[in-house]
Amino acid sequence: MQYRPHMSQPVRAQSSDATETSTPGTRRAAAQRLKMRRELSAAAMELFATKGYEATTVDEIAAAAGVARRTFFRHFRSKEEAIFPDHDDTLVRAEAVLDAAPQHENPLDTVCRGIKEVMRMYAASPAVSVARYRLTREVPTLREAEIASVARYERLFTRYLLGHFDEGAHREGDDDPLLAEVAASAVVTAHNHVLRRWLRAGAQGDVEAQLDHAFEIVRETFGTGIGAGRALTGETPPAAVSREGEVLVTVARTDAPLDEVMRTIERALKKR
Amino acid sequence: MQYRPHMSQPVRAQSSDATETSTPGTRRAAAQRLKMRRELSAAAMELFATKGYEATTVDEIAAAAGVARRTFFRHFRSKEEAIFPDHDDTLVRAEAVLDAAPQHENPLDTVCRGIKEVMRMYAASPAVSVARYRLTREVPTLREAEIASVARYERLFTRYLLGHFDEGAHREGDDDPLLAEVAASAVVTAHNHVLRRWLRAGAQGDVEAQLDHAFEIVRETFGTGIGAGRALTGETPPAAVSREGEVLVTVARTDAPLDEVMRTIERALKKR
DNA sequence: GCGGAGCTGGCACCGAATGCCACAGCCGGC
DNA sequence: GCCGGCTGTGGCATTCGGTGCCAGCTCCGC
Repeated sequence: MQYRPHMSQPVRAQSSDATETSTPGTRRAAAQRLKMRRELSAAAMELFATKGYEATTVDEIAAAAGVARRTFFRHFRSKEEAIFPDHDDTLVRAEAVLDAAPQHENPLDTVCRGIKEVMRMYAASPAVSVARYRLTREVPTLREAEIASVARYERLFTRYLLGHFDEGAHREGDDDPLLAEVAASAVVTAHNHVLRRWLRAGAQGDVEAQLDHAFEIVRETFGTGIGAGRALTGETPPAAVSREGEVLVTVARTDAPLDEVMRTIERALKKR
Repeated sequence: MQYRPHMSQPVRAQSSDATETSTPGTRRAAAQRLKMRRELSAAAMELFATKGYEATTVDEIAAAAGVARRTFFRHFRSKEEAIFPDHDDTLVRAEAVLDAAPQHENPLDTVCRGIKEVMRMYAASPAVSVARYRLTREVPTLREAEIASVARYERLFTRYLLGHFDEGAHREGDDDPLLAEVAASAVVTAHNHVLRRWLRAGAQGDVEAQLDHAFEIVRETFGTGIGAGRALTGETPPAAVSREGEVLVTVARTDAPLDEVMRTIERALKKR
């Protein structure tokens, strides 16, 4: 009642949704729309980079793109959104990844694959990403906007994790929502960390590998961690490994698959 | 150069800083200032609750508080800030907690105590907190503003953790920044989770106890977790406990303080 | 008493964001 | 081929958040 998010916006205002009945006309219209978004976004980035974010008006952006000011706001909810034109799409793609995940996969791994979509989105155009990073570092408004975007992924992952915990056998105080949220935030935070480091370094090097390494650490902490282990792996883990100094202790279930046990030990050893 | 955050604002615009040369005049002025902030904030909350956030103009808030519109913006950087008048102060208080922490304390514990300041800030006026929660749930702008506030705590804690890792003995690949950020986000996320649950329930029950329980879980994951254990505890932990099903394994250093070992075991057992 | 510092009120101004209406292109059906 | 809907566009007008500027007030220390 009291809040109506941009009703003037067409229904499919965000994201070029490919999963619907698309007549030839609609499809072409969507393509046109996407192209316009790209052009506006490019013009905005160009202006922001040269004369700063606040000093650039929407009028100038629209003029640079050859359209009217009013048209700009038909494609972007706000001036900030012109910098992050892909987050909406990426969010639905990440959700698609979650939905399409195989049943047996560890939910934490699924989520990691989900946020990899975000990383790929950034990695797809490194130059733009670096320029955008510089902007978000300096302009608080943009920084907050990006943080808000990230929070959306976190919420998505939290819901997914909570919905994919092992359905039985761990009704102990019901800490699952907490664990789900913490785990989701850990994954997202790890992603952000790797991403920012990569962007600071000028988008050099293999991000995906670095991301995988970070995930490995998160998985070591949460997947085989002591407190959260049972709930987060979705089942009682077949083996737990503890390594301190020169002592390594392994406890395994008698019915555990052998390779799983080996993998667990291997992970503990790999970190020297 | 390109961004100047409200230069018209007096230097000590935010937070009633008690740690400076305060002449009697200055102190009284600060008290006046604080009172004005409270009144404006109260008027704003009242109006927001009755007629909604967007529907309420700054003019109305100012009029309700009996001052001019211009005065409002001398006390708050923006309309949103009227809802979160205490975050700035709380942030400096949290930082003070970190700075005053005893040397031997586990940095993760310190950070937990730090964010407890935030929880106390909310718990100090439950009714207002609940009303504010309802607002932030419905108005995206406010939601993002709160997320941004939370991010500030996270950054503070990340810096602290990174600066208080054990200085030697773990230069293995330099994952410390990642671990610090993930740990900080875990603590903050746990806090937020408990806080929101408490607010949803109408601010009933002992929040601090619930928060401690959540911290316990985080500590179990990170403090005695396998991957992050060494770095995050700030030293090689004296004891590691692993418990799965009916099997409990403890590995302890020979020179570990006995009570510390007992506490570690106790924690592992307490969770049934 | 006087000058300065700090807070206030009022004004003007900029710019983001939204609503409304008219117009042009494109589609389909007749 | 013509016409009625649909969609995107441009150009208004309007609201409102936020800032700069100036004048007036009060309280303080000299």
